[in-house]
Amino acid sequence: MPLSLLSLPLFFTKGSGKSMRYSQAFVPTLKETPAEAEVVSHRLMLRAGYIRKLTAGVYTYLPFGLAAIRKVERIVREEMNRAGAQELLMPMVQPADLWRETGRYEKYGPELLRFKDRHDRESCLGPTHEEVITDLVRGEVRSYRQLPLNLYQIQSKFRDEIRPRFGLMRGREFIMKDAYSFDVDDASANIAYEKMYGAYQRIFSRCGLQFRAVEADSGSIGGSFSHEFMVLARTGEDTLAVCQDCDYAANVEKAAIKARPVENPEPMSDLARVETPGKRKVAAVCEFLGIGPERLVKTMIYKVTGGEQQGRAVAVLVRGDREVQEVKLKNLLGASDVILADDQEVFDLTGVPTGYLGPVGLKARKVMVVADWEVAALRNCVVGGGEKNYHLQNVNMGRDFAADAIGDLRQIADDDPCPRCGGTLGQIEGIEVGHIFKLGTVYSEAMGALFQDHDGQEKPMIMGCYGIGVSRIVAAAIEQNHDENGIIFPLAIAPVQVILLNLGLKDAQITAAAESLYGRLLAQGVDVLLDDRDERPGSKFKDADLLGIPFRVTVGTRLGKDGVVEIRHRADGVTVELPPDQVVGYLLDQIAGAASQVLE
RNA sequence: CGGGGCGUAGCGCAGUCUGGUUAGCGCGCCUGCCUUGGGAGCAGGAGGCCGGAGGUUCGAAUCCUCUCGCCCCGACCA
Repeated sequence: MPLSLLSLPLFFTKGSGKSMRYSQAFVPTLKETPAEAEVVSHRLMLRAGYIRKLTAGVYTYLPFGLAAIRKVERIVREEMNRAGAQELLMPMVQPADLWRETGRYEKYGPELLRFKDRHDRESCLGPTHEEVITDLVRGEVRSYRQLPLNLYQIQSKFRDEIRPRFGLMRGREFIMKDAYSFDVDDASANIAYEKMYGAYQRIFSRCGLQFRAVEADSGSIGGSFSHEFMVLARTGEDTLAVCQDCDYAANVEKAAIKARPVENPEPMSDLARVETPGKRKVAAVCEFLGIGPERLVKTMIYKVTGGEQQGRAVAVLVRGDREVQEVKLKNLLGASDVILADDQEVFDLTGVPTGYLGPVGLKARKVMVVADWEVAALRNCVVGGGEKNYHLQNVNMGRDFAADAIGDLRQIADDDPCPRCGGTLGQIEGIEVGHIFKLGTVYSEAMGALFQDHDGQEKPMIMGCYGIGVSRIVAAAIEQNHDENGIIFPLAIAPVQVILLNLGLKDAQITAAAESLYGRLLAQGVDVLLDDRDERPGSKFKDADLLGIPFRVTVGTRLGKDGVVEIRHRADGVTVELPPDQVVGYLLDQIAGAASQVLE
C-alpha cells in the first residue's frame, strides 16, 4: 500500500467529516462558460464541475453536485422524520391502468412519458405518485386505527417537459421529495397540512434560503387548497404578489382582486359607431380616440379544452390596461386548458379580424362571453366594432351586450390593493421549490381508498400531498447566492464546508502544516477538501471561489514568515489570520454558530 | 407544437455568403525548462468522419435534399 494512503486520516475519521484530495477529485471546472447556459445557476454549476448534461433536461450529478444534493436530502429527511412522516421508495415505472383509475392517464397530457413494455403493456414513468401511494394504502389500511399516515420518498421523477431549460431549474428528470398524508377527517387532515407547512419552513430555512410561502393554484394535481414555497430570485419563473402591509402573499395566478366600488357612475350615453382605420392595438385606438386604456375593453378569444365548455370558444373581456390571467379563466370555466386563438381562428369563429373584435353581437355567433368584474363596472367604454376599421363608443354592459359569466379574470396589477387588508401590493419573482396541497378525497374516492371509522361507516381517506424540488433547491440557492467569482453556498448545503489550500507543495513545513490541519479537521467531523494540486496559487483561489465553499484556509509562505495561516469567508470576504493551532477551533465555532443561527 | 438561432478538437469560436493548398485561433490537455499569495512565461506535442445520410461537382466544412441533436422566446410545473 502506498505511503500516502496509509497516511490518509480518512480511516480515523469520526463524525460526518468527508475527506477529499483535490488532486484525486473529479471536479472538472471550466474557465470558459459553455454556450448553452443562460441563467447563472446553470452556468456556475457547469463551470464548477457540479453537473454535466446528457440530453435535453437530463443531467449527471458529478461528485460535488451530488454532495450538495445529499446535504439537502439530509435536511429534508431530518425534518420530515421529525414531523412524523415515514420514508419509503416507490417504483419509477408505473402501469397505465392505475392512472386510468383516476382519469389522469388521459388528462395528464404529453408530459407523462408513456411507453409499452415487451408484452405490450402500457406503462409510464412516474411524474408524481398519488396513484401508486393510494393503491398501496388502500390495500393495507382498513381501519381508522391505522391512521393518520404520512409517507414520503426522495426519488428521481420524470416529466417530459415541453421545454426544459435553465439546467437543474427545469429539468425533465429531477430529484423530488414527495409526501402523502392520509387522515380520517378534515380536522386531522388540516393538522397534517399544518405540520408539513411547518416542516417546510424549517427545511428551507435550514437550507439557507430566502423564501416565502404563498397561496397557490392547485393546478393539475387537483384538490382544495395549496401553498407554494418560493425562493426569491430575479430569475424566478413565477411572479408573486406580496402585500407590504400584512403577510398576504400569493402567486399572481391565484392572487384575488378585491372588487373596488364604482366611483360616481356617469350616465349612459348613446351607442356610437366610429371609424378607426388601421387602429388595431389598444395603444393605437386609445391615442386615435383620445381616451385612456382603462376605458377600452379588449376582447380575446380562447379555445377551451376539458370541462363543460369542452371545444367551445370563449370571448374574454378585460380592460385595455389589464391582462387576462389564464389560470383564473381555466378555473372559472372548469376547463383543463385554455389556449388563445390565433388570428385565423378568430376570424373563422367570429368573422371579424383581430383588433376589431367586440362583445356586441357576438352571442349570435355562439361564442360564450365572459367578462372581468372591472368591465362590468365600466360606463361608456370603447370596444371593437365587430367589423374591420370600426369601434363602438359609449358601450355599456347589460344594455349593449350580455355576458354569460362575470368573474375575477385578470392578472393582479401593482395598483391593486391587497385582497386581505387593502394595503399596498408589490410583485416579485420567485422560484417554486415546494408545493403543498390539501387533496381531500379526490384520489381516495376515485381509487377506493376507504377505511372503517369508529361508527362502522366506510369513508374515503382525506389526503394531502407535499412536494419539494430537491435538485432545484441547489439551483435556487445558487441563484440567490453568487457573485462574479462564482457560487457562494450556504454552509448547510455546501458540498464541503472547508477548502484547505496547500500553496507550498514543495515546502516541507507548509505541506506538513496543511496535512496536519486536514487530519484534525476530518477528525472533528468537518467536511474538507484539501487542494494538493500542483497548480499555481491563482488557479487555486479561482477554483475555491468558483466552487463556492464557505471557508477557505490558505497555508502558504506566511506560515514561515509570520507563523499564521489565512481563513477567508467566501460570503463576505472576511479574512482572519491565525496560528495553525487555532484554526480547527475557530472553524468549529463558526460552523456551530452558523448552524444555530438558522432557526432563530 | 409555433417562432428565432446553432451544430467545425474537451470548452469558447473563426472559416460557409463567393466550393479549390495541409481546416485555423484562444483556452484546456501532454512533455520539458522556468515560475509559485489571484486562472504566469518559453519551447515542443497530441487531439477533427466540419452532427448524420444522400445528392450536385474534376473537387464540398462551404451548394441542394432529407434527417438527428441542442439553445433561446411562448403554453407546463418540484
